[in-house]
Amino acid sequence: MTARSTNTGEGSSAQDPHRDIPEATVARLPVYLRALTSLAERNIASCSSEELATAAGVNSAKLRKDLSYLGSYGTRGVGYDVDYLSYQIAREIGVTHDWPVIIVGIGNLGQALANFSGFSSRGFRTVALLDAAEQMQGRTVAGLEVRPFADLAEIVAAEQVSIGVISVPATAAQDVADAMVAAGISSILNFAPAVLNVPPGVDVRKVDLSIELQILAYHESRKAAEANGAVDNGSEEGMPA
Amino acid sequence: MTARSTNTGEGSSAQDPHRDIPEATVARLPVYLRALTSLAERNIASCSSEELATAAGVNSAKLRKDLSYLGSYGTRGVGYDVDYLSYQIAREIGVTHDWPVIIVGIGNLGQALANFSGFSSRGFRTVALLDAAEQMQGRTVAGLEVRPFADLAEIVAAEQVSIGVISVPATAAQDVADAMVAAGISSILNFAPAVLNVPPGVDVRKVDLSIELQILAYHESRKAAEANGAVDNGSEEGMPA
DNA sequence: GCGAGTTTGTTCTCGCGGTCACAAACTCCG
DNA sequence: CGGAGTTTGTGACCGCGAGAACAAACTCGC
Repeated sequence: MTARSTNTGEGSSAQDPHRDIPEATVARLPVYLRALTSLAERNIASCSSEELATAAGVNSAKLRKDLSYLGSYGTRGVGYDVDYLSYQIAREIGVTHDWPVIIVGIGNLGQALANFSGFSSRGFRTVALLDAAEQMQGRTVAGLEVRPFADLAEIVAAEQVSIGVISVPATAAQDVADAMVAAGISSILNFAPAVLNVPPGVDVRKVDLSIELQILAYHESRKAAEANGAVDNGSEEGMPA
Repeated sequence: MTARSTNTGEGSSAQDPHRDIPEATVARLPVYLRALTSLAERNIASCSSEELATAAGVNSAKLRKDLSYLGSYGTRGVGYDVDYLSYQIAREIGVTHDWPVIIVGIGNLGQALANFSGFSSRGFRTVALLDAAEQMQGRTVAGLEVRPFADLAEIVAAEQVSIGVISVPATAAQDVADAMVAAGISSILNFAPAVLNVPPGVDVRKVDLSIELQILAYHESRKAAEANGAVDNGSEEGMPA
């Protein structure tokens, strides 16, 4: 999924705290963190793997195995301490401090992202909005002034930004990505429907709305076909002569 | 990933056109379709698996294997006809005709989605925007009037909608999903940061912005740790007495 | 018509990831 | 203090998916 390539071929043992968490587990840790936050808001101090798994929508065995990659933070016969486990996961992900983020492309989607409270509340701080269009310059979105795209390198250097969000049209996406990489950004969240080429060491994650819909459409088609032609006779070469 | 459960345990042979496409392949078909569309716009009539794979950002062997699940639509020694293959993929996905879609939750994100041209241009047609808030009623977004959430069932029935998009706050997401399912929707694209419980036969796909960012943050942390403490001494119990 | 070159479709192998099942470890109660 | 009950952590197994490699099939030039 991501275009990683900085693989430390450092096969250490299994459960020492700071090595080698499988990608699939990494993708689920934020889900667990959110479920734990939700439990904490309801003043629940402790929970079992079964409860947490239900809240996160996964299998309890999978959850326990995932957590075991971080270390042994539970107590057998008891469960997990919500606050303690939350902190451990946050530390592992690296969101105990905020990450500065810039958003390039302040169209409809970019504005929505800038206003999205989920960013700021979960370890991220939008430090700048950039857009190439003349008419966007100087406008204020979500309390931030929109700045020219040319300021990218300067801002990245000044604010120590390492994560960038691309919400420009597909045709401009690769250019923006190149500029981001040149400016020193090494993680990109791409909303443009385009394939990005980036050098090794740079991570790209893609969010593509129409692809998601098309996947749903595929399953819908199948459901519809199944409902109609439920006869399902393999009538392809069964014709009697 | 998706919460499917309508599995026809009908293990038919391999390459007959209409059975059993792996989920991983289904997720890539839209990418291929987009790459083909891009080629067609540049008046390229035919391409090899290598070219198409590059355009789609995947391995050529993987691409060929994916396409082989649909049937043999290429010509050895020549490659694939762009238009023909496009149509075959579109037919397989089920986007040869448009799917009506409703969007519930017309906040910042919902408005961005309503205005997103990629939906309409790729096999989907937004037929209604719904929001529960009083002050949204009657407003026009992307050429559509915002209608009350209570009209959901009526609209779904009238327009034969089977795909719904949820862009409401997390606390409301489950209620919206329940209402959608009750109204007859069987595929949901969920932008709310919440785990949805749906009955068997209903597909849910989740797009979660802050989770994507957190995954990037994890890798960034690792890169930073690698850059700093490249010494990597396991100084945990090595303290001399 | 035939051989050389090209490109697809498929087979094989390997590793990751999901699930089951169980031993280890803790609490509670008498 | 000991046994029953509970819950974590992990070993074993299995299936999907990725990639390499190769045979089949087509085109082109002579």
